[in-house]
Amino acid sequence: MEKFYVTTPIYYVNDVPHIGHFYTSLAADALARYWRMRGRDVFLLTGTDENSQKNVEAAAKRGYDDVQAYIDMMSGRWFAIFRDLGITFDGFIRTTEERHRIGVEEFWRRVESTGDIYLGEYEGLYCAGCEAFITESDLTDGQCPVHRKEPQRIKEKNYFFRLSAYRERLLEHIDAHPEFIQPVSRRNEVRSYVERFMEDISISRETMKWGIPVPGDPTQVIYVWFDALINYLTGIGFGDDQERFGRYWPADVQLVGKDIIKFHCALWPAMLMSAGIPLPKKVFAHGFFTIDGEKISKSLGNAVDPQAAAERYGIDALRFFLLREITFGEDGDFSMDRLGERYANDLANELGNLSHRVLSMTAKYFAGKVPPATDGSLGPVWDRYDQAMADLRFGAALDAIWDLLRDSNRLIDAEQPWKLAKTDQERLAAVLYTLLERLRASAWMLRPLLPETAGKMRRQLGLSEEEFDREYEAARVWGGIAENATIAKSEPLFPRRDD
RNA sequence: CGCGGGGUGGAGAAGUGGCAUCUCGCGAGGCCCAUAACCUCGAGAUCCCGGGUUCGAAUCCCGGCCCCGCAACCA
Repeated sequence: MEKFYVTTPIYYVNDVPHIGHFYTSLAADALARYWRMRGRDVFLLTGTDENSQKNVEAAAKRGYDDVQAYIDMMSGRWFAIFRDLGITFDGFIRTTEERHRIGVEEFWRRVESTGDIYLGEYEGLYCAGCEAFITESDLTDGQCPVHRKEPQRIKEKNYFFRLSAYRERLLEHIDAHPEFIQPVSRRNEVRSYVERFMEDISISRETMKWGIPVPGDPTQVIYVWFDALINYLTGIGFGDDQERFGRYWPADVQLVGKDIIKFHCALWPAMLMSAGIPLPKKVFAHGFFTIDGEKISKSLGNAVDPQAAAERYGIDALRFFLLREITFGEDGDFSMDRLGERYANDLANELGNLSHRVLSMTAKYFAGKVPPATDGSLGPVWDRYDQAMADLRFGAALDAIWDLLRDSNRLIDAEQPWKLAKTDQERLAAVLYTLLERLRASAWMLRPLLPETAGKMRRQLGLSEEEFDREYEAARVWGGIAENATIAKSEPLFPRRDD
């Protein structure tokens, strides 16, 4: 069985998830569900990044003496929240776990053995905000241009990774594999960084105590990014379950936010090259969105809690909005008002009402039984949908489905089944069969995107649970809805709301 | 010369060389199966500005103006 391995970034647990975190995981979930539906052996990995100074600070701020206890509590919350929001992760990695430490140590030794780690007495400018050393030439008015803060001059013993040694190989890889970094605008950004700015990077800290000790030198801990990136390997068994690791690596898609693209498209592949491990096939960077036109900010108090948003309109409505309204890969805007509009128009009116009217007519004109099968085909719709999903163009995938739904509403208007009921039973049967079969296809295509809705549609169409166990290729074939099957009494999929 | 994203009808967006598209809103009509839903038609856009390339530019190139994100938390 072909596999599909997809990852989300691992998240800092210095606070609870907001809607931006959910967005990343949602995209990963939609992909994972899609490829599961297509019969792949899917592994979706997510988790928490725990060896960070930020977590230590957060623990202190919340009055925890025991950092690990704080992290355990918070990681548990992240796990539960994502689970409750319907993110179907197959693995959840925590970087304070033993299995992660073992894998990181193994990885370190491999890189060390290739001569890419060297010890330097380093005196440099350290920006606490970046959690990284920056160079004199990076400064603007003596400050870190990103954090507008004067960096500290730190002199310490550090281990370095020979990142610059991989410049040419990285550029070659980026050029030879246009699909490696997506979208294209990000590829250009990374390419320019690799070519012009990338330098060796310090991968250990002498001053910090929280983290994984450097193998062979317990006076140092491994730099949080070097440790964190390796989660993508340890989460599937690197270091403790080689069989599983071999099964899933390399990753098919690694989803990241646009802010961490350089770590994932320069440092990470170079680390893998050094360790002699194949590179992920694709790193896809999504954009950021604002809330009602303003940046997400805790001090502005506009950080949206995904659970609250899901409770108001349902998880599927939230999924629909994020996947449809915001072009994946680009920046966008989130607004509860617009979510409400999408709920009323696209979900309640176009999808919900279509389903309801078709089922009602089936009940009325055929006593709730699926009429005799008729010919038809939806090949082009499926093709369009599949292409969009393969390209991570979730909005385009939804568009393909919605074009079918709108066309079905038009078909009803054109055929006027309520008149055919009096004049032409045969044609009435053909029209309704066509509509029911289109709804079945829509339910299938919605499975990865709006899983709850897809399940409701399946049940209303009188299809058993086994329907969704069928092979994808078979399900795509016209005529999957059985003649004479009994459809369920129609309940609105998205009840009209008056708020 | 810090890095990046963007400027398309009233609102929100898609479109990256070939008749300017979609949703909402607005106007008119149709339908009566349906969740006051659905369907049709219409009004409404100098595609930020100025140059250039091209048979042809919203799209490619050059210059400019403006907005936004990263700089305390923050995908």
